[in-house]
Order: sequence, then structure tokens, then C-alpha cells
Amino acid sequence: MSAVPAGRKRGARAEVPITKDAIVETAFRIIEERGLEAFSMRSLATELGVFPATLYWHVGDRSCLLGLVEHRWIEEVVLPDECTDWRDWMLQLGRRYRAHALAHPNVARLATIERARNVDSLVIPDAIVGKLIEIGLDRDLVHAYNAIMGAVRGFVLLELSPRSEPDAESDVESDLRNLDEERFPNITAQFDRLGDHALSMRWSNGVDRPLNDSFDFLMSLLIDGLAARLPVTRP
Amino acid sequence: MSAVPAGRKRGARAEVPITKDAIVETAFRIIEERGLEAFSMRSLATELGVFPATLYWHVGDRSCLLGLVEHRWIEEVVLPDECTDWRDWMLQLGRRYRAHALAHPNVARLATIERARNVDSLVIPDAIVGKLIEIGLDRDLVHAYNAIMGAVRGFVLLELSPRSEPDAESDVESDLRNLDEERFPNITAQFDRLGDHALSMRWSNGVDRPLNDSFDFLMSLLIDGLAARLPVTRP
DNA sequence: ACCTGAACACCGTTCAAGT
DNA sequence: ACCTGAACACCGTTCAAGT
Repeated sequence: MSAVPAGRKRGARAEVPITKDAIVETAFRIIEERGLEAFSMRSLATELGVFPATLYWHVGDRSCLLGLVEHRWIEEVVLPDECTDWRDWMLQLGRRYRAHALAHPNVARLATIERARNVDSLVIPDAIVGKLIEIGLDRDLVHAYNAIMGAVRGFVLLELSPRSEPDAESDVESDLRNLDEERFPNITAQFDRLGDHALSMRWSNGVDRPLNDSFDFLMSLLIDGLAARLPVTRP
Repeated sequence: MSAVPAGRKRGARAEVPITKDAIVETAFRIIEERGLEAFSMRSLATELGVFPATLYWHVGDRSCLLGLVEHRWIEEVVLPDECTDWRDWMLQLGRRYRAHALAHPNVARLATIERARNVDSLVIPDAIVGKLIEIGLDRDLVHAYNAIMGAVRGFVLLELSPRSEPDAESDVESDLRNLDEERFPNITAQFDRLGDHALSMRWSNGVDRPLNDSFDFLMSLLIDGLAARLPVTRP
């Protein structure tokens, strides 16, 4: 929108006051609308109509800023109602996390890949740990938590990581359609079901072709597995 | 090692012949030894003692080169023996994949995050699809494949993604040790078990503190779940 | 306190020109 | 066919200087 800072006087205030929140908000928008590779400290500064150095005064360096963007994203996920069955609670939380990731895929990818820098983003982990203890998991608490967290966040990340750049979709599609039947007998035999629907075999991206049923299948594997490992409680 | 190309004659051949394999090999080594952020087309060229443009002639651009590096990594994973029980086969494959990732964490992270560009890297997917069909999965073939693939690769990726930079480990540790008991009652109550052992609550990285038991726990959740969803076969 | 303007040390990529 | 040397259009970050 706005161009490079037009001849403002040295040290003069920006016409629109620059705040930390405005910077994070704009960074979020750039990443979501134009992709992470379109985001830079300089492009952000240009968008805000200030010099790059201004950003450093407000939010620190690039890494800090991305941490703030991640945090703004993850804190919008709302926990399910406490008083439902734990299986339902777990499924709902997984679905809400994933829905929020599909709504903001670029920031979601960023938040999963980069280490989260904000301690605040531990509200979901804390809730999961609490729920696992509540249902009686004790000895395998850490493993159950890691399994759920790793599987769910990992699945969503891979779902959102397309095989191809947007401009090369058709290339990938034809590569996959013409796989060698000798080398990949199983994939080629099942290609009508797998093509564009299975991880590593898609040409569309995760937002255009969401893997809803596969995600629910994974959630049911995890939840059933946990249920089977619960201590037997006589009602 | 070698410095910038010393006054070689314009157009003269490099003293060590530059091949595609040598470029990929060196790129692999730089990423593994010094991290992905230390890798650049220019640093690689310097290491090889040539000008950056030379690389473009041999391997195309940066994105293509990283694709080749990924491929060199994934093709080293060897499939388990065909004639074992399918549960064992699946567990072994997961463990081998993970072991190989822990052995080359930086390239493994790269390969999981970026889309794989090489069709050749579908040998593992093809083997999994074949195994799933062999044991009788049909209706949920795609979902079972996606669940396993997403959960396993995702878990390993998150395990390898540390919360902190190597130089800020102690900061993260003290942040986590001093969590607010009001906001995070469950984590603080279980901190002796969770601290440095649960995803998002670690300060050491995934190689120094591997989550072996958690991974096996996840594998057993997945495998038991698949077994329960198999069509009943009378022996 | 807040922002400019310039500088520093990097990038990826392209291309004419050489052998 | 293979490589140089230079150029182009970018980066993130720092810092003295201004108001």
C-alpha cells in the first residue's frame, strides 16, 4: 500500500503511530496473504511506511517478531468445554487446532516448524496434561502427551506442506500420473484412490484438498489406543 | 577449507573437477555440520573453490539442489525384511526412519518441511501401501496410510525441532522452571516428569535427549489401532 | 522515546565473456 | 561443455544522528 517513507524529516514521527501490535498484525497479514517468502523486515517496513530500523526498536529482530506472530495465532485456539467426555474433548481440541491451522496455513506452518519462543503458548499443553491425569493416565503420562502432540501437530504440518510450488502443480501431477509401474507397483495400482489424496502424492495443497477423514481416522486411532491403556475402573 | 577461487584464468577448469555428486555431497556436509542457516549457494561455492555461477550450471538453483540433498538422505533408509509379521515390519520401518533422522537431523528437518521434489523418494510410501493392502485394509487404505505417514514423520520432525537456539538453552530452561502455577497448574505440578522430556517443554534438542519411549508408545497406538480395524479373518 | 538515513556484510540469480 | 567475473536486486542488522 504505502510506499517508502517519503521525505519525512530526520527523526520525525511516522504519520500513523507505529505500535508493537500494528507491526505484528501487518506481519501476520503479509505472511498469510503473500506467503512467508514474501515477508521480510524490509517489505514489512515499506508496508508500514517506515524505515527498517524502526521495527528493531519496537519488536527486536526478525526471530522475535516471528515469535510474536506465532503467538498471536496459537492463542486464538479456544479450548473445548471442560465438562464433556474426555474422548470428545480430545477430538474437539484436535479438530479446532487443525481448523485454525487450515484457516491460517502459512502462519501455522511457521509456528510448527520454528521453535515457539513464547512461554504463553503452553495453555494447550497444560490442558492436555491435565486431561490425561484426570482420566487416570499416570505411568505413561509423558509418552501419551508426546504421542498426541507429535502426531496431531505433525499430521497437520505435513497436510499443509504441499509437494509443489503453486506454479508447478501440473508438472507434479503429470510426474505422479506417469510413475514407473515396476518401481512403484502398489501406488500405481491404487492411483485412483491415492492420487491427490495421500501424503507425498498430492499436487493440490492442503487447503484446497483437506484430508478431513484421514485426520479423524488418526484421532480415533489415538483416542482408542489411549482408552485401551487406561487403568480399569469399576463403575 | 579452500578459499575463494584464487586468480584462475577466465574460463579455466577448476583444479578439482566439479561434479553434481560432489556438489550434493558437500552441501549435505555443510548442512549437517554447520546447520541449514550456514548453508548458502555462495558458502558452498567457496567451500568447493569455485564461483557461485558454476553451481547453477551443474544442479540448477538452490531449490533443486536442496531437493537432491533430501533425496540423498531418504534413499539411505532400507526397508525391513518382507517376510516378518506386519506389526514388526511397521515398527521396524518407523524405527529405521527415525534413527536415520536422528543421525542426520538438519537434513531430515529440511526433507520433512520442504516438499520432496524427487519422485524417487516414493519407495517408502509404495512399500507402506503394499503392506496395508497385504494385511487386508481396503476401505480405509488412504486414511491408514495418511495417519501413519503424518503421525510418524510429524513426530520425528517435532522431536528434532528444539524450542531454543543452542546458545539460549539456559534461558529457556529457567523460563520453563519458573512457569506461573496459576496459569499452568498441570505442567508445574508434573514438572519433574515433563521438563526436558515433553514436546514444547524441552531445552535440550532432540538429538541430545531423544524421545525413544514416546516414539514406541506412538507406534504401538498406531499399530494396535490398525489391527483392531482389520477385517476379521478366520484362521 | 522514537525515527531517519546510511552503512556493512551478506544473499540468490543471471549473463556475457572467456577457454 | 564448463567456468569466470561482474552485475542486479535483494536481504538482516547496527548505529550515529536527528527531533
